[in-house]
Amino acid sequence: MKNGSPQSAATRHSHRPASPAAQQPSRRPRGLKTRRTILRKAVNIASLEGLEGLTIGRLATTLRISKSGLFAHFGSKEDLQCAVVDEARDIFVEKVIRPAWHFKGLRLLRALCENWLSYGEQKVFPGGCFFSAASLEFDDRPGPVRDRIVGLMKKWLGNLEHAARDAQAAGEIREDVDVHQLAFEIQALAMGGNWSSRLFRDPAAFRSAQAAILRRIDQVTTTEQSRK
Amino acid sequence: MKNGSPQSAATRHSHRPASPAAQQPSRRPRGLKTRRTILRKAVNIASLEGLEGLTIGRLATTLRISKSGLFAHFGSKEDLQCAVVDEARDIFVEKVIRPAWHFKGLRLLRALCENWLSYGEQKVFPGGCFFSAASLEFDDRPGPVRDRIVGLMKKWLGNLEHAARDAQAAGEIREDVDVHQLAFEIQALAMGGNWSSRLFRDPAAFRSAQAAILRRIDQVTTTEQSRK
DNA sequence: TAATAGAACGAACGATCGTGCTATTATCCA
DNA sequence: TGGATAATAGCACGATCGTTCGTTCTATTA
Repeated sequence: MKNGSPQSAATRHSHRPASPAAQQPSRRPRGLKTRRTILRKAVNIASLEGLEGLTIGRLATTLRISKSGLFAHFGSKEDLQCAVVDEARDIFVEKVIRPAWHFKGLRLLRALCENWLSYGEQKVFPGGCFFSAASLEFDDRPGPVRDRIVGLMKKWLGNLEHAARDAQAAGEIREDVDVHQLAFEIQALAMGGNWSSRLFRDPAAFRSAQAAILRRIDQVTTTEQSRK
Repeated sequence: MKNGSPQSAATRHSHRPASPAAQQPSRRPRGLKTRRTILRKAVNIASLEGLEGLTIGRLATTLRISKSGLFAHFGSKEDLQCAVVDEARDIFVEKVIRPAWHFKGLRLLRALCENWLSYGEQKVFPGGCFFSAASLEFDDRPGPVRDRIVGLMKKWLGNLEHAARDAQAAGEIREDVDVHQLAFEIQALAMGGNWSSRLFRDPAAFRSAQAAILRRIDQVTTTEQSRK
């Protein structure tokens, strides 16, 4: 859209061929491994410099790969950005959601919060929470990248809310609690911890966030459930 | 740093000549008015596209001004960004801090929160809270721009904390409350409201933030002060 | 062995970036 | 009124942006 391209690129390379069926461990076109390598590095750079600051030339240089060779994996910068978001989501699911997914109700809610905070604290992404940065960077840039981010964040908030609702049904959280509001507050406090950690280089930032979240959760639990 | 500039620019135009002393209302070099016009527009663009996405060429085009003429006002892009941050701070002080500054203690704290929320809700900046976006954009870019943002945010949090401490000394807030933590939580919830408003286009976002902040404040006030 | 497809490369494109010089215009004081 | 000074415009620069093209290398398949 910026450069007047006479013919639209990216007609091939539609999307990641992450085929769910028939996935032999290593008998795969060699390009997928390269693509993976590119995306890992790209996610790290993007978490530091932003999805727009992520540049194809720089990415290729740091990977010692030709710019055109790298570009051919994606077909457009927008597709690359989408792929980076997907890659970051995979990492997030791996680190935050999956380790907690066997819990239910209040235990699940607590585990999600704990995992999120340690995900932020142990710098899974070198530039802090990828999605905090990306959602604020793209909140005014319509397009598929923004749509993807919105979808992911809605799903994440939905997970928090759903866990809280289950806890409510199980009698662990009081009936009069607005679980949507609760999810919002948890998310805001967590992102606040990330913000304070990144901006002030405050090592206690995530502890502050954790304290606030735990207190908030304790406030909404029924008496027999309080203090874990 | 990106372009190999043989000689450093911006030796003149050190900084905004906002002289504290002897400031006649209108007898000033005419260039300041233009500078003002530029910065107003620049702040709006930057709140939408980010401080790095703010481009001198585009800014000049939308203002129907030559690029070099605009550039001469600042001397470097970094200086422009610093000036934009300062301009945004002036607007923030005008809209949020000054209208509350005659209050003290708990009243001040409440007024600051209310003003912040209405500052976010009524879109003082078209792209949402300028500082939320800028602090996440620059948290990994060392330099004077980041330093400025850090300083401003520290001062703002200090204001919240100071008001809470005064309220504590006046017996309006309980003695056992960690006012630093309280300031952090208020700020996190407020920024969360901004985040939800921008990303989801959620008209109820600031209401959610307000509800959370008011409840939190009520929790720390002494009984005789609760419910305003 | 020949044919084919995928992966990576080098070179180049038009555009735009920030920046620097030089000339022209507007403004103000003597 | 003229001359100094400040403000703006014009033009060009090197670099880098995303993107395209044609080619080469490699590996699988016929």
